[in-house]
Amino acid sequence: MKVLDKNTEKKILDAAKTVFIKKGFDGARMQEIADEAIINKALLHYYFRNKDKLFDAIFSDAFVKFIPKIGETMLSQKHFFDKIKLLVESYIDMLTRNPHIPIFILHEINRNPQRIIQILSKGGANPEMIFKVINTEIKKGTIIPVKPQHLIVNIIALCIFPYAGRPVIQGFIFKNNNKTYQKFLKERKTEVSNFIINAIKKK
Amino acid sequence: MKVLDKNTEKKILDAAKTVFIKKGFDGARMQEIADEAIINKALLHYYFRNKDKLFDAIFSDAFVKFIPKIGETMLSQKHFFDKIKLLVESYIDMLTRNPHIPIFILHEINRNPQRIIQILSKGGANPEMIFKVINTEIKKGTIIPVKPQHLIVNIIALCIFPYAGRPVIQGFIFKNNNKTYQKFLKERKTEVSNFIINAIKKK
DNA sequence: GTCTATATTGTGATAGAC
DNA sequence: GTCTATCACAATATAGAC
Repeated sequence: MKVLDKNTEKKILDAAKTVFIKKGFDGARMQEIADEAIINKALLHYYFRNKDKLFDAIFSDAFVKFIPKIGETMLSQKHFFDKIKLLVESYIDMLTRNPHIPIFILHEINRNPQRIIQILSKGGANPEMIFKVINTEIKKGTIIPVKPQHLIVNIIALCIFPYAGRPVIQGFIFKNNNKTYQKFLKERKTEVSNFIINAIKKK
Repeated sequence: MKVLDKNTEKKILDAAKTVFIKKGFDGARMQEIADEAIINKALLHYYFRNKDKLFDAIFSDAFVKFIPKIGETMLSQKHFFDKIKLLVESYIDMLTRNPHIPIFILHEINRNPQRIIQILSKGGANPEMIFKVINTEIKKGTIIPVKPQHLIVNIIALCIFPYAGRPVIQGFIFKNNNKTYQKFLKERKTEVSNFIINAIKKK
């Protein structure tokens, strides 16, 4: 083996990530993954017994990225609006690096919601503390009364949708002009932050 | 044929809709569609020559629902904030009736973005007029300066995401409690309308 | 560990009787 | 129009040589 080569397992994982995220579990072909990794099918099965096991390796990794680290940011000691800005920025940064993750995760979870149950049972995020933070800000008078659940969903929705709905947005709103769509994406961080803060700040 | 029976074509279309929307094109099986329609595979191919043609019939129908009739509402003579409310309400009503459409459409378009091109070429919606309406409201001073493209995307995002991301939201935020998730959905119309209007109205 | 060849099953599609 | 039987090929998975 050449020294500069990635080891085979890594090559397989990279190839599988590309193909699974593009085609989904049902649309992906073991042959295509093998081709992408420049090996043959048999070797895939040598490293990962079957398609399911290979998929699981990809899915878990993608899922972690999909869930924003909302807790860390929200529990810090900054001003609430700065927390919002930071959360939006770091999440959009991740999405820019992994633009196809949202639709992949959403589709695969829809196909098999059981996965969520498994992940939750391993002890996932606890939103209660975040609800508390938001309710405290309401009492302090920083923001108007809003239901914490809705605020959180709104934040995630505004960050994710431009990526999950890319072809539709690019097609209908930007007439398939990729340049203006990319410009739109770059503006998103500040647009989303401002939109959220305007929506909840006390006048 | 019994008088009360739906005709076969309708039965097939209903069955195909159920299966395709749940599993996607790649995950759907002609056998499963036949079972759902309580007929056999051969009859499927008699009515629709192949899987692609059957899928296209389902997809076009779903896609029309997926794109909100944003034009009609926005060009009416109501107050701008009433237009927003109306748009949000009618779109969320549609999503409540067809909760699985968003993830289906988003995934299938991602799998084959070419579909968008085809639909656009048949002359789709024209967002220019909506941009104008929004810019007029900015000049009138009803709302603060916002980029129309972002406002439109924000509106759609806030409506769609609770449906596209249902398993994740229900799992993480509502601990898989279906009752509280349903309550959350019922609150959405007013929450989303208020959120948007707060975000853009001039103080 | 990596390959070629092959087994095995799944799946879309058709032929032909009724 | 509807059915049973079957074809043809695609796709996952394994056997076994090197």
